[in-house]
Amino acid sequence: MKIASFNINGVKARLPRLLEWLVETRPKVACLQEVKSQDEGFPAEEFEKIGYHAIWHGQKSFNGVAILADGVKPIETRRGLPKLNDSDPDDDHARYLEAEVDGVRVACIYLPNGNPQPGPKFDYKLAWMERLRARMRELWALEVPCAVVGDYNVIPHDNDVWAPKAMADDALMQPASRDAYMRLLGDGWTDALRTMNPRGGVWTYWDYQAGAWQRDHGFRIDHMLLSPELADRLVAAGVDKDYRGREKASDHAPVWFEISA
DNA sequence: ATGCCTAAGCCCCTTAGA
Repeated sequence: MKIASFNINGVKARLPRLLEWLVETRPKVACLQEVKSQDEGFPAEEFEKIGYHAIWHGQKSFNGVAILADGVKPIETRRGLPKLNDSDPDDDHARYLEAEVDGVRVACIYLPNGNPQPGPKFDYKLAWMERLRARMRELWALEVPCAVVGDYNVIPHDNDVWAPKAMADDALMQPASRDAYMRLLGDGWTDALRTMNPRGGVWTYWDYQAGAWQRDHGFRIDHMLLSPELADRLVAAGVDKDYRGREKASDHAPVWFEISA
């Protein structure tokens, strides 16, 4: 069973590329981020035509997440992260969607970027990460096969980026961002791509600017965290890198992992 | 120190992304 995640940067602008990728790589579950579409505009029927059923949480202009499954409708288990305290402000960003597919719990996340830092956007990122951790602890306690996949907007290690110095001031690399990510791993979650590539040097994102793709100036921010029930069955993980080089590509490449039946 | 691209809105510039 293959589960994939793809920050597509606009579901409508990217639709031909997205359909092509689904048909060519045929993941059982595909989690999408940065759909950038309101609920009404989500092209569900295009996915139906190629055999994928979808649930989605849209928003005007920005954010937006979706879960697609091959031949079966995802059973939604949550949309949006819970508040930590009742007094916390409402969070209207569409960044979290969770479902069950064939007995596997899958959470699709689009974690806030947090730039510029310091500032309110960075504070929002760190607060969001705390809420994510709380939800992941609930998922952990279910003791079911579970994957939390998506754009984490965190570069975990210096060897997850082409030039650490170039990104040193970026929110993606701040110690507080990394610490929050490491706390998730500390809870026991397995970083699937890292496990398969422990020495780093694997990128999932290349900026549109400054010829970053041509120069291979990328970094790894799309992650797939697995509960032990899934990590024990992990057989492969990778990046569909060549999709980044195609016409009208997203600035992210799809990532995926495979588990034994 | 800044822009380099790209998408979307309601729109020919601004906002946001990472």
